[in-house]
Formats: sequence, C-alpha cells, structure tokens
Amino acid sequence: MPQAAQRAIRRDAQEAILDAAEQVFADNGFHGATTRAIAELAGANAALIHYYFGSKEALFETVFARRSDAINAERRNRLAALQAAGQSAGQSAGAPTLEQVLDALLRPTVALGHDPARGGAHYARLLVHVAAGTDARSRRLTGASYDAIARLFIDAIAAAVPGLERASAVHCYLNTIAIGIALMAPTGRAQNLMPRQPAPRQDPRQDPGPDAAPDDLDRVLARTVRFIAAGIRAMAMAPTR
Amino acid sequence: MPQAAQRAIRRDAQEAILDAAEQVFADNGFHGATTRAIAELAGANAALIHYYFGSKEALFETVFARRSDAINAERRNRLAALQAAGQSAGQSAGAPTLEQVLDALLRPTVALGHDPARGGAHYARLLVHVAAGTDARSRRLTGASYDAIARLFIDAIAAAVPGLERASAVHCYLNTIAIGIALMAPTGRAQNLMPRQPAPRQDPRQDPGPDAAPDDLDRVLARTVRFIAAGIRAMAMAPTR
DNA sequence: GTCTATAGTTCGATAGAC
DNA sequence: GTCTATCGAACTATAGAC
Repeated sequence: MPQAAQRAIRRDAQEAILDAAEQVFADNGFHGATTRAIAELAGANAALIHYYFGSKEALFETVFARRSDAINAERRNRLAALQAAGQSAGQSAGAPTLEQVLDALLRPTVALGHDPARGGAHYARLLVHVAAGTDARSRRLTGASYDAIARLFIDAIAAAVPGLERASAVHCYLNTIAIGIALMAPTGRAQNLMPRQPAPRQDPRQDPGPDAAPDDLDRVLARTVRFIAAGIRAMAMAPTR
Repeated sequence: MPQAAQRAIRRDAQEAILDAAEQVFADNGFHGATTRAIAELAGANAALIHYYFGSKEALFETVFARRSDAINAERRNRLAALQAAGQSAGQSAGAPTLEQVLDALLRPTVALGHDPARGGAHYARLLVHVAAGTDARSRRLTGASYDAIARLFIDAIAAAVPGLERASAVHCYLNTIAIGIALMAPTGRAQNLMPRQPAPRQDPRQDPGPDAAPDDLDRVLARTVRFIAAGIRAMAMAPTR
C-alpha cells in the first residue's frame, strides 16, 4: 500500500513544521516568530507552510490546539476516573479529594513541560504567551480551549472543599493555573535564585538541581499540590469579602 | 524661569511617549508593537521616539525600568519598615510575620494593577510578557530588576517560617510571584468563569463584580495573602523531596 | 526640538516552473 | 507536492528642512 507509506511520510513533514513552529512561537511569541525561521528549523521550504496551513495565523492556531486538546482530554479522563472510582466505592465515599482533583488538573501540563520525550516542552512557554496576551487571538484561543475544562474543575474543587464559596473556587482555580503555568515553563529563574551552592556538600547524589529532572515529576507535583491545597482550604475558612 | 517651564512641557512629551509605549507594548508585546502606533497614541511624531530614546529597544527598557524601579523601591521600604518595627519593639518581637512579608511583596504590584490613578495598569500586562519571555532581553530585564529584591524576600520568607528549607523558600517565592503577576494583570478571565449570574439576587449592592474595583485592594490582598501563607506553611511541614 | 520624506530591511504570501 | 523567485506591504531608523 504505497499510498499509506507516502501518507506517513507527508504526515511527518507536516508534523516537523508543527514541531518547529511550536518552538519558534514559544521562543518569540506570534509576532516575533517568522515563517522563514520556522521553515528553516523544520528543514522544509518556506512556501510549504502556506501550502499546508494557509497562513501564519492558521499555523499558530493549529499548533496551539494540538497540545491543548490532548491536555484537556487527559484532564477530563483523569477527573472522570476519579469520580467513577468514588461512586463505585460506596456512595458515601463521594467526590474525589482536593488533592486528587488538583493532581488531575496539573499533571497533564506539568508532565508536558518536564518530559522531553513527550515533545511538548516548548508548548509550555507558548501557552504562557497566550495566557499573558490580551489581544483578540489570545483570548479567543484560551476561551475556546480552556473555559469548558475550567468550569469542570471549578465544580470539582468546590465539591471537594465543603464551605468553599463558588466565587472563591474561581479564584482558587485561577491561582492554581497561575502556579501551574509558571511551573510547566521553567525559565531557569529558580536556579538563579537558589542559595549560593551549599558548598560543603559531601554527597553529590543529593542535589539533582532545583528544577526537576523528568523523573522528579511526582515529587514536583506532590509539593505543588500540597501548597495549593493548603491555600484553598484556608480560603474556605474565611469569607471572600 | 522659562527654561524650567519649557523643561516641564518637554518632560510631559517624553512621558506621554512612555505612557503610550507602556500600553502598546502591554497589548502586543515587543515585536507586536510598532513605533508608529506608539507615536500615534502619544500624539507625537514617530521620529521623536528615536530622538528621545534612540531606538525601539531602548524605549522598551526605559518603560520597563520606570515602573519596576518604583515597585522595588516601595517593596524595599515596606520590608525595611517592618523589620525596623520588629527590632524597636523588643528584640524578642523579632522578624515580621509571613503575612506582613507577603503584603509588602504583593501590595506595590497589585496596587499598580488595580488603581488606574497610578497609571500603571498597563505595566502589569507588560510585566507578564517579560516574565513569560525566554529571549535574551526578557531574561536580562527580569534579572537586572528583580533578582536582588527576590533574594531579599526569599530571606524574609525563610526567616518568618521556622523549619522552611532555603530551597523551599525559593519555590514559595516563585509561587507567590506567579499568583501576584496573574493577579495584577486582570485579563477578564475571572468574569468569564464566574457562576452564571446568581440570578435571584435581591441586593445588587452585594456584587461589585468579581475582579476588584480599586477600593477592593485591601480585600483582594488579604484574600491572596491568606491563600499563599497557608501554602507556604504547608511546605514547611514536609521535606522538599 | 519637531516635522516630512525616504532609505534600507524584512516580512507574509503567492505565482509559476518542475 | 515541492521548489525558486518575487511582489507588495510594513517595519525601524535616519537624513535633512524648518
């Protein structure tokens, strides 16, 4: 079946452009990136970008949607699994715990940022640009991709913390996302701020570096979830205003 | 003294360009902004930007430094005042509390974002762009303007929370900044995610809107400080790894 | 100091050969 | 499908009149 083989090759060419675009957009933002730089990094001809995607704008949206769809599908699946487990284990087991909800929310994004094998390390920084942007494109993309999942997890957070007002749950969700985005896009700032080499250290194995290596994912997540969960529970003990 | 009067007028022209540049850079990022758009918004001639500032690049750095210097000076003063008060009130009173430190850290930025009278609402979004950027300019600007103050407050956080490891204090600081930046640059996302008009509301005075009005500054700050302080204290109770 | 006019680049996009 | 060549637009920056 030669057609399938050829299709496979072509698919690789398109994905090479998508991967290159992801990196160049992440490094420079939409306006700072050029289609020529993307084509060069992809090892493709500059005209192919317009042949495949029609425009720089459409390429950007394709790059963005590719990862965000995967992230949100995984978030949805993890949350659904937690809720199903809670129901099957006797109805009094009830809703998943706050820590479980936060893990389901953060793990797909943080894993993407920390695991180079998944190829999405650059998307993390791309997402920061879009989240920061106030232009029409940025708001449209975040709204279209993340509003629905946001409402889902705001509900789950509210359900996991008795006494948490709905408005407070929204702020807690936004705080969570703020930390999560900063966490998934390591800018190297943590290293700069770390204490000056705790010099007289005897066991070098102890210090794999402040920013997590891929296998530190669980540890980074656990630490961050603990931080956020404590903050959210503190919000439930006091009125919003 | 005509020279002084003329100087005053000129100073206004330069500041008009700075204000316009702040807004246009905040809306579109460095590459998305054009000197023509800045000049038009400032009501000035496009060539004046180069006459006053030399280049688009230099203008950007001037805009950035103007506010960050003011923010960090205020942070430094507030922290010093807290520490001086702690010392004068008997040596056992000791270091300022965690809540006091967080307030000193966040108040100057959040106030800037929420008080239109201070004219810095746009800088908040500009800072988000720079904080998100991984290019050389962004890293140089954040490092030059914010690394020193970061170390100061990391020390203060560590001093306020017994048992908090130094490395944990760095992560706590970064979490604080992540929330603070998101907080000072309202993108309107909170409104979108708020519950669908709790419709049968009898008293309209109760809902001034989810994003704070200027006079809500203290309330927003108190809520955020409570969230973060609880998260930081939770970090002190468990090892980093 | 402030303006007009424009030089010199670089960009996104496309036409057309193969 | 893939390439070369190039168009037209928009940009930063500057030269020079006033």
